[in-house]
Amino acid sequence: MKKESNITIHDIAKALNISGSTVSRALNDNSRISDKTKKAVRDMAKQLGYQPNALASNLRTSCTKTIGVIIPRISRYFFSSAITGIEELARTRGYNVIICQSNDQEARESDCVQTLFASRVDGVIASIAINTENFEHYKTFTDRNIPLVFFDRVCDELETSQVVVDDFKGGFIAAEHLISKGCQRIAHIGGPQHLNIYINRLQGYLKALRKHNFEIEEDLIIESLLTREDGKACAKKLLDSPNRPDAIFAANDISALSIILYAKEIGLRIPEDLAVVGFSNEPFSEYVSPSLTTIEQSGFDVGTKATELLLDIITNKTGNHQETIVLPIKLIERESSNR
Amino acid sequence: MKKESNITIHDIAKALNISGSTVSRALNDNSRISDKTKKAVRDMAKQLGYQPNALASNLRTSCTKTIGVIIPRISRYFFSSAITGIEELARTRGYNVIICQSNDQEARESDCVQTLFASRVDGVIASIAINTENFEHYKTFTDRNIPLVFFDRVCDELETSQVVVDDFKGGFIAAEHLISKGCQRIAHIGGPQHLNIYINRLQGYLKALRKHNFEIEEDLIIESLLTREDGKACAKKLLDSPNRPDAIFAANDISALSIILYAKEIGLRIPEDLAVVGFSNEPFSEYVSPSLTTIEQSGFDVGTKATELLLDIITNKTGNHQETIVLPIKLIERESSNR
DNA sequence: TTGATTTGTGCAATCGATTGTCTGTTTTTA
DNA sequence: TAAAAACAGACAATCGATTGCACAAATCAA
Repeated sequence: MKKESNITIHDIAKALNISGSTVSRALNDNSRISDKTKKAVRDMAKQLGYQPNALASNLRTSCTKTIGVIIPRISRYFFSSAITGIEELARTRGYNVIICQSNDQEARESDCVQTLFASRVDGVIASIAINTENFEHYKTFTDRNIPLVFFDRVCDELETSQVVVDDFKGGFIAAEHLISKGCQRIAHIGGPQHLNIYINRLQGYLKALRKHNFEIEEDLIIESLLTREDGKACAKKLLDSPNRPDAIFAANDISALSIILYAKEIGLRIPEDLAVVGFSNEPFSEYVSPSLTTIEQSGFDVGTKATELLLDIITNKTGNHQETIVLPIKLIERESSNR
Repeated sequence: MKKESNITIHDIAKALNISGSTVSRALNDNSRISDKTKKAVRDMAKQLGYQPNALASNLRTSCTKTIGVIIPRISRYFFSSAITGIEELARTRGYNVIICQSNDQEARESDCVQTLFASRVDGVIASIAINTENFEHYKTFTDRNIPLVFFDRVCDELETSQVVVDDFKGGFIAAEHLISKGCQRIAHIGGPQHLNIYINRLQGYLKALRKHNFEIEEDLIIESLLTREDGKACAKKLLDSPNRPDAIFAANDISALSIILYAKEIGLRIPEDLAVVGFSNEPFSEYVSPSLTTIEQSGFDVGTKATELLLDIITNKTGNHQETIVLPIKLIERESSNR
C-alpha cells in the first residue's frame, strides 16, 4: 500500500521486462515506440498505480511547468478573479500556479521574486505593489530570460508584455458621465502617480473636463493611497471645505465607499448634493447604499489574457515580447450618480 | 550573464579546487566541514551568484518544501483570507504554497488532488467542495502518508486533523439573538446537510429554539445551495407565504443578502417586518442597506491555525494527528436585526 | 539474395544536490 | 612514543525521468 508511492518507470519496466527508456518514451507517446508496447506500458502503469515524479522530470528537462504569480493582495476581488483566470487557463495547459502576495510592499515583492526564482518557475505574471518605485528585483527574471508579463499595475521601465484595462478611457467615461449628469465641480481622488493605471485614470478625467471646457482646479485633485482610511481623509478634505465639489470620481471603489460613508455622516445627500463614481466594480459596490456607479474591469479576463501571453512566450520563445494588450472597461450606472 | 543561471555546486567546487560534496556540506552548515572552508565556499557562492537548484535537492531528499491548498473558490473573502493566513505562516517557515480551486465541483476537486500529488507537495490543506459526497480521492494522500488537514468544510470520514469555527455556537447565537429581539417565527436557510458546518449551524439554531421553548416548524427550515439565485428562491418560498416568518437566519451572507433584496422588492421593512442574520461577515455585509447582522469568522485565523497544524505534522511525524481545533466566532450586530 | 532503410528498443550519461563510506591527517590519550 | 580517537574532506552511488547514440530485427529495393 505504501509502496504505491514509490512506483517508478523502472518498476513498470521490470514488470514488462523492457527498459526504462522504453517506458519513458511510451508514456510520452514517442513515435519510436510501437503501439503495442505503448498500450502494454500504459496498462501496466495504471495497474501499478504509477504516478510520474515531476521532480525528476523537471530536473532533467529543467522546466517545471509552473508559473509564478505576484500580486498585491489576494483578498481584493479584482486580483482574486485575475488569479481565477490565470489558474483556469494555466491548468488546462498543464501548468501549475504558485501565488505570492506582496501585501503592497516593495520589500515583500522582492522576496516573492526570490522565492519564485528559487522554485524555477517557467514564467511569471506580476502586478506591482503600490509603493514599488524600484524595479531592480525583477531583473532576476529578465536577466535570465525568464518570461515576465505584467498586468494591471505594470512597469514601463522593463521591456515586457503587459495586459491592462483601458484606464484612460475609464477615467474619461467616468468624468464625462458626471458631466452629463449636470455636475459642475468634479473632484478626483487619484492613486499614486508612479503607477500607470492611476496616471491614466487621471489623464482620462482631465481630458473629459477639457473636452467640455471645464476649468481644472488643482484643489480638486488629490493623490491618495486609496485605502479606506485615506479615502476618509480625502473625503474630509474635499467635503468639509465651504466650496465643496458636487461630484467626485475616485480611482477605486474603496475610496468611493469612504466618500459615500463620510458624506452620509455629515448629512449630504447622494447623488443630489454629491455624485460619486468609483472604479473596479467591487462586489460590495452593488449593495452599498446608495449603490455605487463605477467602472467595471474584468479581473478574470485580464488574468486569462496575461496567461495566454505568458504561455505564448514560454512555448514559443521567438517573436515580439513587448506587446501591450488593452482590455475594455464598462460604465456601470447606479444610484450614486443617478440624478 | 546567462551563465549565472547555471552555477552549480560543482562550479564552486572547481573554483576552490575541492569536491562537490564538501561544497554541499559547507552550504548546509554540516559539522564535518571546517569553518575556514565554509567561509570560503560561502564567499565563492556569493561571488559566482550561485542559486541552489531546488529541483535537484527535492529529488534527492524527496521533500519539496511546498504545501498544497484546495479550496472551493478563491474569490470568496473567507477563503482568500484563509489563504493569506496560510501563505504568511508557510512562507516564514520556508514553505511554498500551491493553490488549487475546485470551483465547488467534486470532479474538479479530484483533479486538484491529482495535481498536488504530482507536484509532490509535502502536505495539503483542504476545504471541500459544496457537492462533494465521496472522499475517495483524498485517499491519494492519506494512503501515502501525506499529511492532510481540513478546514472549515471538513470531512469526518477521513481521520485527519481539522480546523473549524464554532458553527454550532454561531447558529445558536444567531437564533438566540433574533429571539432576544422579540422575533416569534424564525426561519432558517441552511446549507447542504452533508457538510458539517451547515449541520452544526442548523443544530445550533435548533438548540436555541428549543431552549426558549419555540415550536420547531419544519416549513421554516429550508436546505439550499446558498448561492445568490438559490437564496432568492428560498426568500420567495418563505416570504410569499401568507404565514411568513418574522425573522430569517441564513447560513451564509450571500443568501442573507438575497433575502434582504427580495424583501425590499416586495415592500417588507427590515428589520421591522423581517429581521435577518447571516453568517461569515463578508466585506459587503457592512455596506448593504440595511447593513447585515452576521456571525464573524476569521478566515485568516483558520488558515494560520491549519498551517500550524500541518507543519507540525510534516516536521514531527509522530503524535496525534486527528486533532480538531475549534475557533471562536462573534456576533456582529447591525441594522438588519436592530429592532 | 544482398545491401540499404526503417522501425523498435536498450545502454548509459545526464540533470544538480545529497549522503554513506572510505582515506588521510591531526590531535589526544595512555 | 605508539595507539586510539577525532577531524576534514573526497569518492561514488543515488533520487527518477529523459535522451543521444548504438544496435538488432524487420522491411524494402534492386
